[in-house]
Amino acid sequence: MRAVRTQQNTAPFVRLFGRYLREQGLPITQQRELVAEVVFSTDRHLSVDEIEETLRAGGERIGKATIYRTLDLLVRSQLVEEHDFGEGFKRYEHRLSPQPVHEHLICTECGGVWEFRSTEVEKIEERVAREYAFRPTRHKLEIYGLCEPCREAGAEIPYEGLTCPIETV
Amino acid sequence: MRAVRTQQNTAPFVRLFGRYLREQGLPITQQRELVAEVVFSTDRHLSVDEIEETLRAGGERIGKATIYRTLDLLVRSQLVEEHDFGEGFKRYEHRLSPQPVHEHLICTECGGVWEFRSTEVEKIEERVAREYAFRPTRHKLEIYGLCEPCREAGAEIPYEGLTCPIETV
DNA sequence: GTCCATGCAAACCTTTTGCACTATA
DNA sequence: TATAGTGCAAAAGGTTTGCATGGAC
Repeated sequence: MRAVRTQQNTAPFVRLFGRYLREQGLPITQQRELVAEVVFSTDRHLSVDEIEETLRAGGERIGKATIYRTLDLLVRSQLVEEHDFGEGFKRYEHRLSPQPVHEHLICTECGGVWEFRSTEVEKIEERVAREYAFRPTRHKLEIYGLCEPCREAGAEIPYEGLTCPIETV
Repeated sequence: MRAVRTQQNTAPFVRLFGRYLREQGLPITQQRELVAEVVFSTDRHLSVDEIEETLRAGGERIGKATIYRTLDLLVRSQLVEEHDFGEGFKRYEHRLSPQPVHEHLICTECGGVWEFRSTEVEKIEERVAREYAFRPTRHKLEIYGLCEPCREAGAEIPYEGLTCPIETV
């Protein structure tokens, strides 16, 4: 198996995925390791197309079905998180960073994604857990808007709603 | 035009949508009014199939394409919000409640959705706007977990991750 | 040797689009 | 009467699945 892209030393992370597969009694295949390596090699939020393209750029040709199936395993293992930023397809991000839990800032102009930590959200979780007798397992906080470069480039937030919006009737 | 479902007096809301259409120079059609009426007649988060079904139950047969096109207008008018709770399709909720801005609690067992207000999120928005020079336009906070009835019924959170999860490597 | 994964293509599902026809203003 | 909407069916686009072949253990 050849390294597809080695910005970081992905070997320990890939090994962790191997451990998960072994625990589940599933074979460790070249394809699975290669897909995992691509996902672990970047901190970006990759789409399936981007993963496929990265593999191809590294000389590896892996079927989309296998990529989807491997991503499913990576998500089940909890080593990878699935995101949907409303683009019509999913994105995947590994959780082996120093900041495994974080929220997202998404620029609606350029599609850029930034990450931030928020201890406040955990407090909100606790509060609603109490008030609604709800047991939270995970949450998702996404703030959409314009990033500074886009705003400086003159991007505007289009307003198409009613000319005199009503908040309550 | 016949009332499809009148749990609440939806007429003023539908009229608001009419005003939006007029402002945009678009015709007010029976189909548009009927779809709007269904969406405004409930506080639930409706899927396109549910809207179609409700219309059919009321004796109205409106093509799915028209429903999708009307929902697009309702969302543009800001009278309706689009949600994606990860079910593989979208849901729609009108914003003409006493609580137009709110967050969601989603039970992963029964699919139930509860709403709660959080002023904390606005503070988080302000904070990251400052820290990241980001101009927020909207946000989405969703907390997934188990609601009390499901938990009492014995529902468990399946854990399939690595037996010894690592937070950081 | 057994079981499972892979790759391809077909199927799937939601959503969008093209087009002939119809309704709105 | 001009302009835009409707409904149907087909297309689109991401994701999943069936099946014959090939690989892991």
